[in-house]
This record gives sequence, structure tokens and C-alpha cells, in this order.
Amino acid sequence: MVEGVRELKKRETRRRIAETALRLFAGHGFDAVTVAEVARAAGVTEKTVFNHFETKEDLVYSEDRAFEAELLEGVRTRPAGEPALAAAERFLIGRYRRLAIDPASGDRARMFATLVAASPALRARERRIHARYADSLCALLAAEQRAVPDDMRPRLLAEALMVVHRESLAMMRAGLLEGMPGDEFGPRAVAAARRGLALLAGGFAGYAARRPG
Amino acid sequence: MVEGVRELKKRETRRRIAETALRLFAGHGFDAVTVAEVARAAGVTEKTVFNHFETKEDLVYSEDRAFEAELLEGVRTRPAGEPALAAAERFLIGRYRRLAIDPASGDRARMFATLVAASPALRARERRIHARYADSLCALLAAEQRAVPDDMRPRLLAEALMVVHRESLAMMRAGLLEGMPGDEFGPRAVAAARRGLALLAGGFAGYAARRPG
DNA sequence: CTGGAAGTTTCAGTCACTGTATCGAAAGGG
DNA sequence: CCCTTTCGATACAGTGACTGAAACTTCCAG
Repeated sequence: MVEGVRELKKRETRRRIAETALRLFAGHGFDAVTVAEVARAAGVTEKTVFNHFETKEDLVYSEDRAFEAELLEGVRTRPAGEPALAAAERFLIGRYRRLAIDPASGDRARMFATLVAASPALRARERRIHARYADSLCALLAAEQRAVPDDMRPRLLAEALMVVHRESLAMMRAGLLEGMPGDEFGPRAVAAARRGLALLAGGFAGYAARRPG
Repeated sequence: MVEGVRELKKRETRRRIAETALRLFAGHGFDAVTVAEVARAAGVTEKTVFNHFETKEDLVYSEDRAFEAELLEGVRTRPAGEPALAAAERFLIGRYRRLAIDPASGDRARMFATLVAASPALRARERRIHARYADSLCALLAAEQRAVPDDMRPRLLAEALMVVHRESLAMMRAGLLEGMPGDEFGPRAVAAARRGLALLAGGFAGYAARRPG
């Protein structure tokens, strides 16, 4: 599968649209920028934008397919005998670390934090995307474990993992918005993920929010 | 606070809109019915529909605020010393049982199952609503436990509970769509919820989807 | 009885998103 | 090297969810 001129141009168009959109959104706010304006600024038609991205929100989450593929790959190719939970932990924590170390990723993360904090529509979209990750992960686990349809464990594990991921991101973003320096918000997310995943592994029985008498 | 004629009329309008909407959606499909048609059939303006409901999807989930209030009340007023997990389990299981016993609720549930199965938009809305439940529940738990902002446990517990709830609903709906008789889909949801909540309490360490070697 | 609050209507509009027909450039086979 | 097919982008003309402002009606209070 060689990448011909056609594919190259297509990818470049897509990249240009996403980059333009992020720049405009960061500058004026997600809601204040119309898709038509993004299209115009990127030098394409509105229709072309929607040929590349399903929704306006997807313009912000243009990398999500790549993330999904890598997450699945990370879990799928884990050493034999290793629990999925541990593999997911390795993968996610590696990601958080990279975000904090790579300056470009850090800037991008900072932009994301601002955008997402200001837009309920984006938060909702993020949840939809995480739901899709969970679906894929659940399918992978169910296949691996030869789970019967009634077995809720793959589903629950996959969804719970995404909850921890989302919460870790939220903690990281909170740090970013407080102006936390670049070498601190990474460890913060890592710590959050570790705590969350430990809780998942150990269960809530020891906590379970007993009502104060 | 007496309920004057005005409030009565308003509630009646809202009820009529929701009922009309559900009837039309069930008859022709969610996407095939426009809000304008719902409004017309309910004898009001399109604008009035949007004064009562934030979005078209909310027409289907018109009872969600009541559910949220009752869930929170059920957890808030649990006996001193009881874990929140147990209180939520009691509440949810009671709900599933009622759904299966009450014929009117059963019919409504059947309609829901069909609608939700056919419409991704509705599933997405359901997730948003569950996210709101989780937010409220998390706030309640955090306040009860005097949790510090860094404590991820209230959040994780609340979100995980909603995952179990959603999965139990999914199992129930799957049963409904297979034409399962009215006295079986209730127990099925109850069993699903019990398994899910036991898993949450006990943790995934014993399962954790170890990779087959 | 009268002022005003609240629910509804009317109207005019914005904007995300879609379907269809079409164009032009780039594969690819003969 | 041409001819056909493929496919990404365009132009255009929508649909339909959702909004804001202003007027109109109905109910309640002082």
C-alpha cells in the first residue's frame, strides 16, 4: 500500500483543516467560530470539512482515532499472562508522561484544557469518544477471554478504565489551568491514574462511602 | 406553596408534549419526526417545546430529573453506617423490579428499548444524563466524606455506579427486544446489577483480564 | 381593578449538517 | 500514450434543531 499523491494531498488537507480549526477555536472560543469560517480560513469548502470530520467537535479531537488504535495495540500485544489492567496502566501513564515532557504536546494540552473547560459540547464529545474507546476495548477483552454475552466484566473493566482516564485528564487539565509548570502536571496525572487503577483493582469494599453516623 | 392554575397548566402542557413526542417517535422513529411536528401534534408552538425541553432528545427522557432526585434521596437518606454502594444497589434494584412489575412502566420500557436501540443520538443523550447523575452523586459523596479535591474515590464510585446502571439497562433492553416476557427481564436486570456491583466492591484484581498465554 | 409576572405565540434568524450533481486531477490498464 | 475509472474537492440548494426579541394572553396579588 504505497501512499500516492492523492492520499498525501488528502492527509495534508485534513491536517490543515484541523490545525486551522484549533488555532481559531483557541483564539476566539469554540462557539464563536463557525464551521464556515474554519473552512474559509483553511481554503476549502464547508462540505470538505464535513467530508473529513463527522462533527464540528471532531475538529478538536482529530487525533482520537490514532489514540484509540495505539491503546488497543498496547493492550493487545501485552506479554502473555499480564492483566489488561496493567497493560492499560502502562500505556496511559506513558502517555501522560509524554504529554508533560514534549513541549509541543504540552502546548497543545494547554490549549485543549482551555477549550474543553469552556465548552460543554466538547466535554460531551469527549465522553462519546471515550465511549467508543470503551466499546473497542470491551470487544477486544471479550474476544480474548471468550466471554459469554452475559459476562459484564469486560464491559465494566473497559468503561471503568475510561473513567479513570478521563479523571486523570481532568486532574491534569485542572493543573494546567492553574498555571502549573510543565514538569508537574504530568506526575499529577500519573499519580491520579495510579490511585484510580489501584482502586479498580482492589475494589470499593474497603471504602464504599459509608454514611457518617 | 399552593399550585395555582398557572403551574397546573404548565405542567399539563409539558406532560402533553412529552407524551405526544413519545407516541410519534415510537410510531415513526426518532429521526423521522421533527420537533415542529411534535409541537403541532401537541397543539403548541415549536418554541414552546424548547421552553420546556432543552433538546429534542430530552423529549424522550422527560422523567430524568425525577429519577435523579430519587436516586440522590435514596443515597442521602440511607441508614447511618451503610455504604453508599449498598444504598444505590437497593434503589436501582427496586427500580428494575418496579419496571418489570408495573405494566404501564413495562410498555414504556419496551418503547424506550426500541427507540434507544435505533438511535445513536438517544444513546449519546442517555450517557450525558448519566454523566449528570454521576456529577450529582459525586458531589453528594464528596460532601459526606469531606473528601479533598484530590480524592478520586467519590468520582470513581459515582461514575462506576452509572456504568453498572447503564449496563443493567442494556441487558434489560436486550431482553425486551428479544421479546422476553414481562416477568423475566426484571430479574435479568437485577442479576446484572448485582454482579456488576459485586465486581465494583470486590475489585478487578481477581479477574483483570489476564492475557491468555 | 389594575399592574405585573409568567406561559405562549409569532417571526425572523443562525448554524450544523446533508444530498446531489459536477469538475478536474490522478491512478491504472491496454 | 491515451482512455477509462476513481476519488477528492466544489457548488448549490436544501433540512431541521435551536435562539432571541417582542407582543399577546391569562392568571394572581396588592
